[in-house]
Amino acid sequence: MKIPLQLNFPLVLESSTLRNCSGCSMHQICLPAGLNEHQTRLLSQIVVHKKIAKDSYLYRIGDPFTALYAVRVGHFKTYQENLAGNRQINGLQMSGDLLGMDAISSARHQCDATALEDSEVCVIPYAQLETLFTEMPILMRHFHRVMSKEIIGEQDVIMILGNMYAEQRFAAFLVNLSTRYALRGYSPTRFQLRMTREDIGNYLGLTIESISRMIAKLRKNGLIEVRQRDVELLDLAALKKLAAGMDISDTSPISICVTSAEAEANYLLPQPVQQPYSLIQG
Amino acid sequence: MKIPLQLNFPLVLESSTLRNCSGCSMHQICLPAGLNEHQTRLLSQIVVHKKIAKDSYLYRIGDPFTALYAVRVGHFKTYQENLAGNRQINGLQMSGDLLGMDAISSARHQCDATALEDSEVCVIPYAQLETLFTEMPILMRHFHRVMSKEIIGEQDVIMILGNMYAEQRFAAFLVNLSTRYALRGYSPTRFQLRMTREDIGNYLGLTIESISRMIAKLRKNGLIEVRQRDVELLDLAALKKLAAGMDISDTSPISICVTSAEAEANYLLPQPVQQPYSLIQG
DNA sequence: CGGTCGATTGAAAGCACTCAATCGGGGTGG
DNA sequence: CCACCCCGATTGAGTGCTTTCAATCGACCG
Repeated sequence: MKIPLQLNFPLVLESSTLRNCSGCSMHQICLPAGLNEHQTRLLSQIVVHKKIAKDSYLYRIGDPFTALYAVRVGHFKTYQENLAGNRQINGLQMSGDLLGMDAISSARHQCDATALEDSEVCVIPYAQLETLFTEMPILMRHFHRVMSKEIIGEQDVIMILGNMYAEQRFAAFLVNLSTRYALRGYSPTRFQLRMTREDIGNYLGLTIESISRMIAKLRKNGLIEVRQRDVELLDLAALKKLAAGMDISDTSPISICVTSAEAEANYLLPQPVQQPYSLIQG
Repeated sequence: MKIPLQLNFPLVLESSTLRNCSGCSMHQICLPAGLNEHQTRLLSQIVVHKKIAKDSYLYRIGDPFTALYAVRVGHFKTYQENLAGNRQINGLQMSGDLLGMDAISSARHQCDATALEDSEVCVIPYAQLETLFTEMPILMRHFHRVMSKEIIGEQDVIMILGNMYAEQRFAAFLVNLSTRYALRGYSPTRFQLRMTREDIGNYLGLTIESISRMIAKLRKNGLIEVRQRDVELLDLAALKKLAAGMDISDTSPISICVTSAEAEANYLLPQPVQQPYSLIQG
């Protein structure tokens, strides 16, 4: 049953320090979270790095599933395609995120995954990872949490697509990015959109034109500032209100600051659990 | 680390035969799939049954997470609520389906789960289940497949909500039910809708009126017959075409039968992988 | 300095929603 | 046993949000 922990891939791809998870800035967010130094090293030993150029595939629908991928550097999008040829982006992954978990059940990838920019991933051979699970229950438990978070993230997308207007969807998208970047130590109010308007629209079940209009609307209302891909969130509290399904459009511009502050306070009260990856809360 | 396999709950709730997974008609679909007799018994020992009356909660948002639940009898829906009070149904579970996996990451339930009819579940204490994982890698691997399927199922919902018209959404819903019932040995063309029109509409990001109209439309086109909750799929191939994102409305009624047959043949060709739980394929 | 691709903006159309009235089955009480 | 009520479902008319179509703008690049 147990597969010996040996490396069956070139060892010279990267220096050993680079392949050490404990030296990775994302190790608190990624798979090694909670592992001690020894355990982290065991995990590191089955991992190999791989560069993915912008717009190229990490994997494609139907590819045999051999490994999970953790984003080290860059961003990815995952999307599926139906028989009519329509694409639907169902995920946006950034550093520390895990890709490919939907392929476990069928042993084939269910999505296409492409790099939004020049990126780098950790290749985690799945058979070896499962072997590690039996030896490291801590790792196994954390993996279950990661998969659970993936489920929650998709439930949030479902909430957005099933229940919200264009403005709310886009606000939820921005708040989600904000929260995830904050978790990674980046600015929660200033970041680059890695997706094109078209991708964002596809992701949110809208058209590129609608995204443009929502950007114009939020900017006009003083909630955001956008220059090309560069975004600044000027009123995160108001955006969170929108993302929570509340309509602030009928609030006069002057009182937005006040209500936003109140909202921020109230916002934290009835909330059951804050999910780091949540699109609709956080 | 390891928790001794002892029962710390009343043993008299049900007869021991009832708690034996191997005697359950869903054991091929549910968690014990792939386990031998001995392993199945080990799993059975940590499971206890629980009845859930119609319209009552299996769990609520914020409840501490202690166990997963496998549906033995009946149907459930899961839904979340945003701060504005809007609900979004994000799952429909039937016998053999597992509930509660989204709660693993935060140790609190992320959804409300209510019974659509008088139902019965297997309570699977999660801490004990994880202990079993370390002793039974087969069980662990299957659990990962189950979680992976959950992810795929939600990706399919995302595809539906993000990309499809009302008619296609409803067709996809019917095809999904058809496939899942077939997998359980029930008729793929004749079944009861356990959800109200309102629930179906909420699940599909539509209103109750739209569902009514789509039922009328599909019925008029001869694809389905509906009486109250009783549904019969008269042209499953055409429904699958619709669910795959293709529009068959401009096809003349007479030629539908022909094109449907052709579609059925073509349908199976380019398809990457058929997922049993898939809403959009299968 | 064009060329290209992404983004913006406007006008018109379409699909689903909202509002409202009606229908109909199932349960209850007289 | 029937009348009534209640709630889910159906159907129609009008509205509205988003899409579609089209033109223009603008940044990046060779």
